[in-house]
Amino acid sequence: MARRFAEAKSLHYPALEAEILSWWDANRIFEQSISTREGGVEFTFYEGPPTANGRPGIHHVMARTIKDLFCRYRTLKGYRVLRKAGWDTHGLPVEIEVEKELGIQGREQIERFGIAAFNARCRESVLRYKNEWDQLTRRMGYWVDLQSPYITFENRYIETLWWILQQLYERGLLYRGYKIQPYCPRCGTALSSHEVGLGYEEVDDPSVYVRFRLRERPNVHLLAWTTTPWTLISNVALAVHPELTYVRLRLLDGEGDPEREELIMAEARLSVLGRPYEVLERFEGRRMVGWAYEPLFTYLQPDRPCWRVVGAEFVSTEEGTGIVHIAPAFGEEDFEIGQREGLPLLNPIRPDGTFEERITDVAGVWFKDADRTIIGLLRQQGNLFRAETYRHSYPHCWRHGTPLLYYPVDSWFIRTTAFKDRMVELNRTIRWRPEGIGSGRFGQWLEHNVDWSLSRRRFWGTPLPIWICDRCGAERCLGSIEELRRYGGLSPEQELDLHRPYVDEISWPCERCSEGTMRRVPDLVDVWFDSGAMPYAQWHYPFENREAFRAHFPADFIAEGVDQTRGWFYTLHALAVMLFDSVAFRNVVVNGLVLDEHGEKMSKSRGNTVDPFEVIEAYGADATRWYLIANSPPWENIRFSVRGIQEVQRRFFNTLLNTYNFFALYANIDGFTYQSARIPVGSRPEMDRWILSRLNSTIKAVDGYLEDYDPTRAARAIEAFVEELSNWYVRRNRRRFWKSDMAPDKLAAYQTLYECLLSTAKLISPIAPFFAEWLYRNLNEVTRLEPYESVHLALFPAVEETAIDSVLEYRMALARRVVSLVLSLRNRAGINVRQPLRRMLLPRLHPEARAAVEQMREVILDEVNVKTIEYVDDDSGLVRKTVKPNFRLLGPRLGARMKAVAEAVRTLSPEAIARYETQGQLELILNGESILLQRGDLEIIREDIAGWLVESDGELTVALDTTITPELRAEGLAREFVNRVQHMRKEAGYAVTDRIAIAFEADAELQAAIESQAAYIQQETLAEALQSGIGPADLVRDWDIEAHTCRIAIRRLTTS
RNA sequence: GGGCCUGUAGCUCAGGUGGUAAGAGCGCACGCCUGAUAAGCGUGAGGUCGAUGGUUCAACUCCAUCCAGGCCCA
Repeated sequence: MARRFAEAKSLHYPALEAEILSWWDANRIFEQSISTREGGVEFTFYEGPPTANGRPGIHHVMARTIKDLFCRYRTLKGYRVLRKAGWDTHGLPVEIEVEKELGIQGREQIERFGIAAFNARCRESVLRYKNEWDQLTRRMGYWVDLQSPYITFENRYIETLWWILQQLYERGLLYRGYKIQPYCPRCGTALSSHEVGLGYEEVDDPSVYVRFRLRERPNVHLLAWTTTPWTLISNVALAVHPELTYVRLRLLDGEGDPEREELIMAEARLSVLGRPYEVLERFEGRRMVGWAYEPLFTYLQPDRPCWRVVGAEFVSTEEGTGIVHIAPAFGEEDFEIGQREGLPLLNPIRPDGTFEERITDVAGVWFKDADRTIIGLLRQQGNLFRAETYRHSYPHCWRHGTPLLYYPVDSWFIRTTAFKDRMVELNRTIRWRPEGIGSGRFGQWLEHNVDWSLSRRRFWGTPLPIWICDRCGAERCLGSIEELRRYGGLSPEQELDLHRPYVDEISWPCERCSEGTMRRVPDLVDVWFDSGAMPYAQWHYPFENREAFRAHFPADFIAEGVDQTRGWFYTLHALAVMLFDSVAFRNVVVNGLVLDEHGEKMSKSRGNTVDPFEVIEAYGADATRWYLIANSPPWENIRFSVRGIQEVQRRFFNTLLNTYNFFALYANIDGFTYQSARIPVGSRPEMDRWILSRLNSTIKAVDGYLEDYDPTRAARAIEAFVEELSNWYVRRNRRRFWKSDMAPDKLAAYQTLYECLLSTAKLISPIAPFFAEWLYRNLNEVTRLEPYESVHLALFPAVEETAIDSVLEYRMALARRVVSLVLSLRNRAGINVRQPLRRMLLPRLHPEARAAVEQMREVILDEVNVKTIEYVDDDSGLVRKTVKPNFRLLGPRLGARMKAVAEAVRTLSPEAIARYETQGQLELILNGESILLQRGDLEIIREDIAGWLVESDGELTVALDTTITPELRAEGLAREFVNRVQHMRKEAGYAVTDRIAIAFEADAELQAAIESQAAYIQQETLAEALQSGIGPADLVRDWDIEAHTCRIAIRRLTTS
């Protein structure tokens, strides 16, 4: 067993962390942190699988620190915390990455390249990035099981998805329908909303006002407006707002035909006419509903009635004419109206974006290019009222730059709307951090739930396991590999890949009509389905691990970024509610963005990204993690700056390291190894009881904050404790460690400091796992008080309730305030702390405060180098009080008179205040009205001492007697002398325990001072001899002490 | 365009349920200490609490509007 505490003057944290990483690996500490909790309560964490299609960024360190710290915290609390890593491997982003690599683009080129080969590249590309992620995971100290991660492209994972899809299908929750989606004809696929967001551009589009002739009154026209003339071919209705006011009018400038043409439009939009007109009639939109009009074009033959006016709430008067042209094929709102009104869907656009042959005038023309022709035709017809251009933002394909088409895509949907209420209800049982996301963003998202559009017409993803007969339309949804083999007639031995194109090739004769062939639909499943199914698929449920799944569902805790609100958080929740009528997670911490130091979003194009590997290599994972957690609550955006990390390192880690080093230095000198019995806290000196009280208060607070998923407050509480431990406890107690014997007092000091450091190691271990490990092992390896070889196998410190003494904590805080005031006074008076002063004065405080100061007098006096505290009583006539009203009490009672009373109180005479104090009440006359102030109605906010230099902090006031008597002067000089000797000891390189002899030459006053303080000087400098007259010496120096010159020589007598 | 979040000292952040002279760390200035020493400590100067209006005896804290930044959605 090691007998000495390791001493580390300065540490290179990154190097230290690297050592600890290998030590963890070699001793399987992570594995042990789980296996030693066998039988403990399970704490279930779900890892949201990262999409492994790029290098990890600094924001991933943020998310993973949160995940890691709560898992480590629960482990410390004795829970068994399994954490399986996972990889989200499918989806468009992966495909795009591969397209770039291959230098190809779009579905055609991919098909030409070969789906099999393409998907093989996708699989390979994803695995390549996995290594980078694993490295970061390991280096930052994120403990998660990387050995057996779930991978979404594996057959077993996909098989669970198929099982789920079959469950939904059989319950009628999976259905087929049209959906109008932003579609890029060049890509040949719909774009996700995220992609659409990437491609908004300002463009000039036609702005066209068109006449529609009413069937019953041929001289009356409805005036509609559109920016997409090419969709007029597909027009089936015109929408008006039922409650808006519309007008029938006649133009007055002679234009128009002999039949005296009339127009109808919204009154609020008349200004667009730009011409004189005469209003003939006003009416509400609802009156127009049902009116029939003549179609503009008849290329397409609708299969049901159309070309009539319908009512729609979305019609606005912001632009246009208040009459909206409806083409259900090319707009989501249009589509919905079409559904509601039973209108036909006329779609003459082929998937490649060109018009069908039967639209003779624009056959084969690119949809956007048809605008011009259509406008020309309208003009010929006489139905064009006006055409101009209009600048607005319109989505474009972010890859091709082509305008997107809102286009009906044959899709599969999950009927999530059937579970809306239940999803909302169960969401209320989830603890969200911050709370607002659960009730706000997420809650609203659930309230406005629409069916989940599941299909994607792509290549690399989970195939939708639905086969349809090409003749009779019979459907079959498969739910397992076994079924696939059975229906597909595959032998049990045959190797399978559940991806395209292999599954596409599997078909069988239709069992219903027996003439057709069952073929798979071409769709893939939305990748969000992959990750949302992770609670089940990670276990290959229900094909395997049924017990493991049950023991780990739902999750106790997950953590991801805000961007997952409508992503993973939603899909997890939706699937859990639909499949198991349960939440998927009980607690969720949502982290904000990591911005650059100017508050701008990090992005590759801006070039302001931060490489997490570089940061960690430079400053260490601990400091980085601590900074990310302590700087601001994780759910706020953080402005990332390496200066912040450096500050954490200096202010927190170096302080803690120094404290430990101090302990190790003296413990080694004294051979302290904590072998003797623990001194009961109650028997230790007050200082020890104080810091132990603070320690236990801190443990309690940190435990509470972490329990409550508020890591920032936990970290800040620890920071405050470490500051006090170092800058007050250690500083105030240094002398106790210098004594030569091992009396109970010194032992208590060692035990106290040891206990503080050991507990601190545990407290910081969730956030700073490396330094915590170093600290814990350095301490525990020597004492062997705990049986654990790693802090991560230890248990969270138990709160010693009896050690918490809040009165003592208050008292010490008060003492520190008094000290601070005196130091401020010394500063102002220009008297340094080495110069002793005779007394300080305190106006009589309220009894508790006075008692507290009295109990702390030794500490206070020693710290400020003053000899006595005197209290100035009221009857001295020196105390001048300032009072203010107790607003909280008086406000409700006085109401509007409060202001006047406050003013009166402010100018109260000292006599009046004295009367109030002695009699317990005071009568004020305000505007002839009597107001009685009773005990408690006034607060003394300040007491000054007349004629003295005072310093105040709230109700606390201190005055200092700055008279320096000859005796005080001598003491001050002696201190200066000691100070010079200590400098010389250091310069001579003596050990702190070496005994010395001092010889000196000084003028009469200084010599007298030195001689009168000889005992003090010798004690402070470990000098066995102190004499005037220079003899043989190790070191001689000349000094100026105040106005005196002085020569000092020192010689070492013993070597320790 | 809709929803949500944020806006407190030069910088990063604290400031239950409204109560009256707004706090910390860093940086800066000045000083101290030298038996934790390529550390440490103290003191000090810095703020119309984004803007405007309102509610109230009282608003950084509540309400409304606006401005700026951000996120999500259209």
